[in-house]
Amino acid sequence: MNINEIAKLAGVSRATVSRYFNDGYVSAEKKEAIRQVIEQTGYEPSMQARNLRTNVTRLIGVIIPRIQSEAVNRMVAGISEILSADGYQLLLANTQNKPKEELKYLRLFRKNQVDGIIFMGTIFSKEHIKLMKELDVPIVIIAQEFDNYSCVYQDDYHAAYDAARMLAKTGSHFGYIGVTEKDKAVGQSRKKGTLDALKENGIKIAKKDICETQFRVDGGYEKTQYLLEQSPNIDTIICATDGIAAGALRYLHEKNISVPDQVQLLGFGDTELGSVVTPAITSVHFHYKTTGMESAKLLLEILQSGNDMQKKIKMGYQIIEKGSTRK
Amino acid sequence: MNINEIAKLAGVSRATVSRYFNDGYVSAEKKEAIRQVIEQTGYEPSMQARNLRTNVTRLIGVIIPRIQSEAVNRMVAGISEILSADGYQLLLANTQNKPKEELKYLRLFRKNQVDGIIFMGTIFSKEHIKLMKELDVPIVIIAQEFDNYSCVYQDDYHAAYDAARMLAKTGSHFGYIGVTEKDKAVGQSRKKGTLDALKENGIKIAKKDICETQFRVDGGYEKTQYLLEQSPNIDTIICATDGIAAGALRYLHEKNISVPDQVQLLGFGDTELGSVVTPAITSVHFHYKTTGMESAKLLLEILQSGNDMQKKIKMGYQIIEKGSTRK
DNA sequence: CTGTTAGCGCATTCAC
DNA sequence: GTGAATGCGCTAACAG
Repeated sequence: MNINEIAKLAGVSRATVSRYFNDGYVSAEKKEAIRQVIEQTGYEPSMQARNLRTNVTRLIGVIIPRIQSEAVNRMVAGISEILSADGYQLLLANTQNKPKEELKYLRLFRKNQVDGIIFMGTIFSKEHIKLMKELDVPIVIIAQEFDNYSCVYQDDYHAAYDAARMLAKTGSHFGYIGVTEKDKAVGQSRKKGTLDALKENGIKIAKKDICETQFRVDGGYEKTQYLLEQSPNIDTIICATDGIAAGALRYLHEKNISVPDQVQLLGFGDTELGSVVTPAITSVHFHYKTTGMESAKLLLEILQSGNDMQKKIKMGYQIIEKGSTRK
Repeated sequence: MNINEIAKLAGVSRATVSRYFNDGYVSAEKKEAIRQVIEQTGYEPSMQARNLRTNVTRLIGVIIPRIQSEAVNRMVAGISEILSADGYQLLLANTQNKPKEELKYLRLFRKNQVDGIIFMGTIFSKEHIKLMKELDVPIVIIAQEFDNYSCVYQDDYHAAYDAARMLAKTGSHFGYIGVTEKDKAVGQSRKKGTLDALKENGIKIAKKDICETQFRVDGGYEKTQYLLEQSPNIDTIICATDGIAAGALRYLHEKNISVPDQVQLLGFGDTELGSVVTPAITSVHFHYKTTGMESAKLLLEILQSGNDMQKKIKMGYQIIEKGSTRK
């Protein structure tokens, strides 16, 4: 069943049927005739043919590092909501933190596969940058700030700064468990914000009390053990994510170290993971779902206006005090 | 840049260029010539044109109820891994538990938009069934058993049965917190398995000690309060999900009721959420990621063989004893 | 192994 | 307002 048959059955030309679906420049009677034929046949225009002709797919490519992360899936939920409401569909590329996969998908999306891309990158190599430049479709970077592109991201630096300043009132010997500095947002900014705040509040933190691990609960466990074994008088640990903090908490529990009395703990993300533990982990809330929604809105705006004004949207945050920190 | 220009530059016909990308029936020299031109121009074949010609999109529609669920995103991760390895892409439809959205996407996918569908349904209405029948593309149901379709699902009944039988040794007064029975897998089967096991082990559970809530941590908290207020001597609570169990645990903590000594707790899913709390929640491990992978493999099998043999794959499970249950 | 030919189903001129 | 004609970029016979 194609547009030709519908046209024949309705006694019109196929151009008229096409208009029926698009501009609508069709007289009332022909409209009705076409409507009836469509209803009887259950005809649906072929997306493939339309895509080829118009070069528009109404598909948005979304590249994420890992779907099994609350921050990530909250953002994806937000993206999905906006796209769906506007009649766009979401082509999901889960790269499992493999840069090669990111490149593969950027390449795949490069040529009109999609109308636009939302890219949740973590580490940007030269190859990424080169490939992104070659892209024929607009791209919005999410969760990282990145020159020359529209992006929506968290204010990681100030979030960490404010949180650390708060803890500086109740803590004196700090430990920090971060992630790779190749990740500018989570790795660099949160660490820098923390260290700057401590410095400005007259708190010294030794190099050996600053460490790095993976985005995993286990990492928090191991590094907390490491930190406390070498610096038993640490009374405050700041972790770059709630997951890491949850791991830290588990270690402290096992060693019967009371939280927050002996050691207080801070995480980032205000995730469910950090909320179900006891005590719940004081954390910085980021508006992840809204971040996703904003990135989608921004991309659609670019698509509709036809030009990328390289808007940078820095999202707000909120420190949520729970039980893991001292008053 | 299209296939014609590449052909001209390489001094071959466009059919040869097409073969270069497909069957590969091209002599070594021409192959090399084409390779060079492609490299220089960065040419990529248009998916749109190919799709129109072949009626194949290499797109798989995946319909899920909610991305913000560990069970769901583990399954999606598995699906994604297999599809990606086989050169398929994942068109994600997040329905937010709205049946209307499910219908919308089934309709959208109906006509050749995608090569196949993986449908993670929870509640199947008559309209769902009607629409699914009309589908021109193969469909695999995931996480639910469903007549007349290929499906991959958990053995919820026996998982619950075995877990409850185990707890019957150490518990005597049971409470059950489930979810809507409209969800056959999580709502019905887990409940029935639990109740059957208790009955067969001579344990009576009062109707009032069986309740129902949402798929949320809060629900576990509220219902545990409700259960213990009306039946203070409950010593075992079985929850249909780890999230619900985490909520239960929080309530018990707040009331200083010791877990597992006074009340033991069981969840389902063996999620991270259930692992970070103290004590960690004894739970039934389902191979969610593998489930996702299996569903994708099954769909690809159907796609390649060209016929849907309506295979039913029931996945295994494993009870993981952690700290929330008595020995 | 290779080139020629003929569409896939649609949207969009351009006349009328 | 409408229809005839054209081509989007590609693959798949077919003949050589």
